[in-house]
Amino acid sequence: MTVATLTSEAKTRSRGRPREFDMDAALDSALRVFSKRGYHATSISDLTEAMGLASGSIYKAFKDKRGVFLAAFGRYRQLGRRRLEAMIASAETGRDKVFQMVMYYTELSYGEAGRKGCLVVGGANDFALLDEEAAAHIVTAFAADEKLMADLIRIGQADGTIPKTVDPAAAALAFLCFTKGLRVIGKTGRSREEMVSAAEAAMKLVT
Amino acid sequence: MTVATLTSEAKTRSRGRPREFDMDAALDSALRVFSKRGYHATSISDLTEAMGLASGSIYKAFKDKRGVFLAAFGRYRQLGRRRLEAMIASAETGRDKVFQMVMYYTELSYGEAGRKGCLVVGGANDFALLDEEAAAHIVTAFAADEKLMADLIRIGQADGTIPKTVDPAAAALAFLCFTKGLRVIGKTGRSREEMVSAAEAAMKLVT
DNA sequence: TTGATTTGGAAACGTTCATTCCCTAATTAG
DNA sequence: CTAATTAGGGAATGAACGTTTCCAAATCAA
Repeated sequence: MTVATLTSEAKTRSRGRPREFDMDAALDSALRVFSKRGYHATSISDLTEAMGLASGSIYKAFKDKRGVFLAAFGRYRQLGRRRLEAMIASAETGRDKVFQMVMYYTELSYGEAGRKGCLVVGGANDFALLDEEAAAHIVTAFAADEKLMADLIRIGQADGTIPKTVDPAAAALAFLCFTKGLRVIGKTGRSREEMVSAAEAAMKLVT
Repeated sequence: MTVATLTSEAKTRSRGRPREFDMDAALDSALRVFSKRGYHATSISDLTEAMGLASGSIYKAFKDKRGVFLAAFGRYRQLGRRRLEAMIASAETGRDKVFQMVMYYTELSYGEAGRKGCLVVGGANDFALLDEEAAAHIVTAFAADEKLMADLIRIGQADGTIPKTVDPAAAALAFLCFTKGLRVIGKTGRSREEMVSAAEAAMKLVT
């Protein structure tokens, strides 16, 4: 037993009985059910079943349902950002980095991943209205994406792969809407081919 | 008393006690609360308060909560489609019709209307997972938008305002994602100027 | 007028929900 | 070894939920 958390535990061992469950695995289970069913349609029972924890343990570890969502949300963003940055780093030019970012979301917009949905997009629809702090988390997540996209566009303009005539702020916001829309439409079960062709069409935004 | 429904009642008077409330006004209230709070976060109490009806009356008129949503959803689509087609009709060229359609959603993506959200986008996130029929309603709503956009693009290609090189299906799906994404981002409270500049940028999809 | 039918609405119903309590187990500090 | 502290988990709790029931009111058919 006594499996310590992995990513979250670089710190010293605390007093008292040590946590038995794997925090990251538990959060992965939680975010899976949250993103598929949404915040309000997810019950504590759903979470106990998915996470393999009793309700008492969940409340001890996360304070309340909102706390579970926030923790899962944090992990979701962290993992997503890591994968996204890896894809961007694999591209040479600014324009190709933009394309890789668009493709990152495109690959999440069909089949199983598409149906699972996006925790941020879904959260904007029901979690954000819990309170202002919750809403701020959603806004922050969108803003990070928007800023990254704007940065990539400027890189493209610097290396000559994206015309200087493109307004980075406007194009970044347009891409943000497009990629979040991908996740919405992805819930309805479209084919990879359709979504990729839409993504390729969207690249006209940086011509 | 005895105010009959307006749009829904061209038919003959039925037997029994006549309906006292205005169906369309009640549905307008219902769709307001559904689109702001989402399906699952909206309680029957929310609906009785907003619609000015007792719970018993709601169940008599709509069968259950799902029925209220479906009725409100139908009215939402009908009203929206009417306004959208009016804007499209006001434009001369195919390209301008596309722009008017994009602007229709753009004007719903900031301020009060933006915060209120879209019943279809929100429904894709929590109503659609109720059952297959509910999901089909969401798919149908998206499909109608996508088809309309593809038609407008073909009109533009016919009248020479949109290049023949544009793939209508791919561009229409890209626009669909963009416009639905507008509604997602609109929930976070952006300015009109930002959203309009993104909309103008999106018009590059038909160049 | 009488009966059938439908609506309006308040109260009641059973269920499920998020949350708390409490006891046991495992660990550290001294 | 003892006390303090924290985690695990099952049972209990109170509120809120969606829904049903029941009865009065209003209309149509005869």
